[in-house]
Amino acid sequence: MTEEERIELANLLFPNIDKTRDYYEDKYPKRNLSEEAMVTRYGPSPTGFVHLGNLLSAFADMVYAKQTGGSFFLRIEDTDQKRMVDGGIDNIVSVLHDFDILPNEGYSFGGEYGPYQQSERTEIYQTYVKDLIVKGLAYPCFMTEEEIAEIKEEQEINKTKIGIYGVYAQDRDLSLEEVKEHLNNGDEYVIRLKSPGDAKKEIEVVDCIKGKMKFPEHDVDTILLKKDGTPTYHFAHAIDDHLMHTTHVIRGDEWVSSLPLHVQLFEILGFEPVKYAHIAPITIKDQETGNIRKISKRKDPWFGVKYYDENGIPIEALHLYLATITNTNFEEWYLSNSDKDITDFEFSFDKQAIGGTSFDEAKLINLCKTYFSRKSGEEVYNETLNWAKKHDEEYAKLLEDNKDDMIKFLSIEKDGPRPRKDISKYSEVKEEFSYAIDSLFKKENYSKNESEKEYDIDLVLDYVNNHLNLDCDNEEWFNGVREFASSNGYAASPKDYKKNPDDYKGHVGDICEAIRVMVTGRLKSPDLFSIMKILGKDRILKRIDLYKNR
RNA sequence: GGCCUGUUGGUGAAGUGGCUUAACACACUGCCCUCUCAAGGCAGCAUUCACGGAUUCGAAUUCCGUACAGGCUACCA
Repeated sequence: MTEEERIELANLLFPNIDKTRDYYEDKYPKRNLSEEAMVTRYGPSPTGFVHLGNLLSAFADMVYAKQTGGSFFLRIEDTDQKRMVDGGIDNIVSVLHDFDILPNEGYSFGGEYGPYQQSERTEIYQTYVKDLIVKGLAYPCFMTEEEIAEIKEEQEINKTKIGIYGVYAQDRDLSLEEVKEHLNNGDEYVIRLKSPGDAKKEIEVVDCIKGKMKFPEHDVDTILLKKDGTPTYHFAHAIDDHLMHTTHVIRGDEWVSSLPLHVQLFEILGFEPVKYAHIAPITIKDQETGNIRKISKRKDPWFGVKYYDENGIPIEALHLYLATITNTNFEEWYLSNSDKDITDFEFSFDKQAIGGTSFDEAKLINLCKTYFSRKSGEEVYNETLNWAKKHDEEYAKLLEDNKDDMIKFLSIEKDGPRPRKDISKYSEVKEEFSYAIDSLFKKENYSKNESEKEYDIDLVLDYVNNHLNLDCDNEEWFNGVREFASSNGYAASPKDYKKNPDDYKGHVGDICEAIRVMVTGRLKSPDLFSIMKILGKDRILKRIDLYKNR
């Protein structure tokens, strides 16, 4: 075809496209950002389901853009109507809000480079395709699905590469007359890339995470525009990330094999290449088979994003976990910098795991504990209240009614270099602090206790009534307990008791245990004296009474 | 079948040719501290980096083969 013929063809195929490439190039000028600023994007397709892997890549997008003073935008990749799920887009947006992984630009977030929804950019894609046709780099292909299936079968038998390329690209060099004939017959067509690649040649692609990779050149006439006129992922990626001036494409590594195509597309279109960072998928060792597999919605509850909210895992703690996956040196840094948080850490691609990262629930839980231990009692109170409002209204009400006490309880052993590390989820607070709220403290609290022992009520009563002084410090208090112990035939220290067990009825610890059980209903608790101090003598006596009548 | 990528303890992993008798963290076990628990301290937990060969004075680190695993090979993303 001559150039005139190609122009005629382009106008025949896209009569309604009246804008030019230059129009869009001018409309979306380069961003006014510094050299090192990274522009990243999260491009979900609206299937309605967001999983941990999606969150991980969005998290990386956010973190890299933020720390370089760049931009992180949300682009809805809805070129395939079959994948659309009602409410899917809204769900994506609300999950990003819930998890505090917020783009500063994009669909529903505003910005100068929209529309940020691919289904609204059809005209843009077609403008660029029209231009490619004029340049002889793309062509309409009228092959039917049956024809293509046959070719595929043949290729499978011959064990050659599958796809439309070389001799298989039948419509590559159709004359203008032949195209017109097809068009007159009303034949359906797609637009294919006229790939200039040579599979015998090798190209090298550098990935920010995986490093250098070598591939044969891409030589398949990949579909650019489907028969309904919408673009395939590959073409939309090239156009959008160019026009939106993405600098770093961070995405799942299922895309690495498309790299030769994408590089070629950028070249053909005359775009400045983008950098790629392919993230390894989150995997899991299957309990049954022992094999590594991708995490699955059905088998792995924490894969779905609802799990975290329902179980009361703090969003910030999840961020911590995502950060440890994102950069392998994050965890060590975080543990040794107790006064800092995620935004102080400098993420880098070369500290990113290359192989698959396996989900480690124990580690997540531990990170949660560390997270809680670094929060003040008041912060834990407020966050737990917010969570309870959503999941346990009754408890939320009680938390509000007992605010002052609750904060005091949650603050026990919080100061000092080694704060308590006992809760990992909001959902655990109710049980872990079951003794904190009077109206929740019932006789049943005693039967839940794993101790079968019968404690000496009179002894405890005597102690509380006649010896307990709540107006002192911990050390003074404990010395008092020691004195009380020895004057009642108990050893003042467990060591003494161990030496001569026959000389004593027991030791201080036994007395403390009796008090603890009567006051808290548990064998284990944070510092007993702190708890008693908050409760006060009256409430302590009431609990002993409750114990007596249990 | 073809093309890519990966494989270090129970787990996440550090490691880029000698500083590694393999860091750190989680989990687990034991001891210590201690009124219980949590925390903390100490110790134990891979003589070896999937396997086989090559290069080198020297390899977890480079190269080649094998095995296994994952991804792609759609008018899905």
